[in-house]
Amino acid sequence: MFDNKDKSLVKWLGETSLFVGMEEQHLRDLSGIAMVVSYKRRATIFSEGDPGNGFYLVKDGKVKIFMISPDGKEQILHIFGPGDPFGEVPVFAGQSFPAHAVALENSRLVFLPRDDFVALVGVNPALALNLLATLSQRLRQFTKMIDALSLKEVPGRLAAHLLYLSEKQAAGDHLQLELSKTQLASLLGMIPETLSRMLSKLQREGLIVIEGGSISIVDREGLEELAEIGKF
Amino acid sequence: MFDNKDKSLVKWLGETSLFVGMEEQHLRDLSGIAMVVSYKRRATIFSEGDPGNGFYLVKDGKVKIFMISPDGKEQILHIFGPGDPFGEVPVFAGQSFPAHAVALENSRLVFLPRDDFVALVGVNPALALNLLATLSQRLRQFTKMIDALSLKEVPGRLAAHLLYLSEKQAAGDHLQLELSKTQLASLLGMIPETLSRMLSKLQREGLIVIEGGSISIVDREGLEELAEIGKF
DNA sequence: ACATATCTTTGACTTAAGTCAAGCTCTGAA
DNA sequence: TTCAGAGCTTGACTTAAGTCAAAGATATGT
Repeated sequence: MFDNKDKSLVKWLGETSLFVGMEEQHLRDLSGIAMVVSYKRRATIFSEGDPGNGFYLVKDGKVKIFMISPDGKEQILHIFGPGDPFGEVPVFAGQSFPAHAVALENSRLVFLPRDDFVALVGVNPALALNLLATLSQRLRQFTKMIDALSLKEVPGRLAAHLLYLSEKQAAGDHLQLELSKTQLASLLGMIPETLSRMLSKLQREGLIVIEGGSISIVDREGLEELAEIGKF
Repeated sequence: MFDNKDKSLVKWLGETSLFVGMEEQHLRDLSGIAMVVSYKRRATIFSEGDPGNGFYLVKDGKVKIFMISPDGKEQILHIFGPGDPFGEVPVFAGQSFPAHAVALENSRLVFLPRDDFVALVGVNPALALNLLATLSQRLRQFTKMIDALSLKEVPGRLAAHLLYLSEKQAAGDHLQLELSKTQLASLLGMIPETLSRMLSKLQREGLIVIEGGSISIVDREGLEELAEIGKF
């Protein structure tokens, strides 16, 4: 009954942070309730207010989670890539999605239906603990985002993001922005014009060198101080 | 071996949202690992960066969770009262507290040590589901807070909060602010001067009537529109 | 009950970041 | 290949909210 595609899905699930270390049988159970779905670039996966009858894992591609104000301004909450779960909140809090999700690239997602999944959690404490770790980690990220939006000014947020990218990419003082500048501005809670001006300013101040979406950190200490105190 | 105090703690635990509906034996187990601790008004319960070796439930009193910028500006994340759990993030994400906690009033807290508690979660999946619901609910709240800070202006945030209080208190068009204006300003991501001016403005515009910390909603539709579009 | 702290309001001023507008540079589809 | 539509940058201007300051009102603890 299990073809190669199913077998590889089991293997893949076992490599995601959410299900890492789980027993083969539990992974098979998960695989049994999972559905792989494809979304084209720019396609909407769900919208704020939609009832959530399951959640997703990114198999490949890239997904943006965001909110929009009535006059169209966008705030990105997360950018998720391969292995990342998203859309879990309504599974456990029993309401609708609190934000929108669209595919940034052509993407394949693994969909896990709510009721089947909750039943599995109910009999598998390791799964529950992994989920608790994931949600706790996300609360920590949101705490940092609120801190940044409320207590740091634009230059500080940008400096912190550049340092984050530099650490994540582990390529010395060189880093890639990974997003279009418009999307990056939305992630950092500013508008593209402001981001553009601020990048120029960081370069003028001798903290970085910009080559398109590629950036070199010239004065790491200076950037760190800027990220810490939040303004010039 | 169980005196009245222990018995009443079991009963009390069973009435909190986190442990509601749990079997007597599981509640006894929890009670067995719990410690009741007292904090005086203004006392620090934990600070950002402290290792988290357990979490808390408010037994009575009021607790403020907040962050501080290097120049001393404060952003309140939560105000917790009786029955509310807090400080769970490092229990499951395995790092330090992401924010500070102080008692706003003389308070008694129930402390649940990390390792003992995680062991209980491992044998009681229902407990895990309640926790997942709590953390998901908190992610939803943070989503709203980020939305407000990033996409709504000060008048919109204040209007939304007044409507929230009105709904929570269910006393018609009359509501109590519940916090000092300084603390409320910090919760809404503004400074006290701005809050003061904005309340006056809402009154001048005929949306509310202010009597100290007591407010009457005069034009609910107007407030709702303001909360929706985020500015005048 | 007092005296000190803290909280609240108001006014004048500053400033960070948004808006609006124009030009420039890519990219991809016809 | 070229044309249309994004995306990016820069400049001039506006504005929402913060800062600083001072006075008055409330609270808190001894």
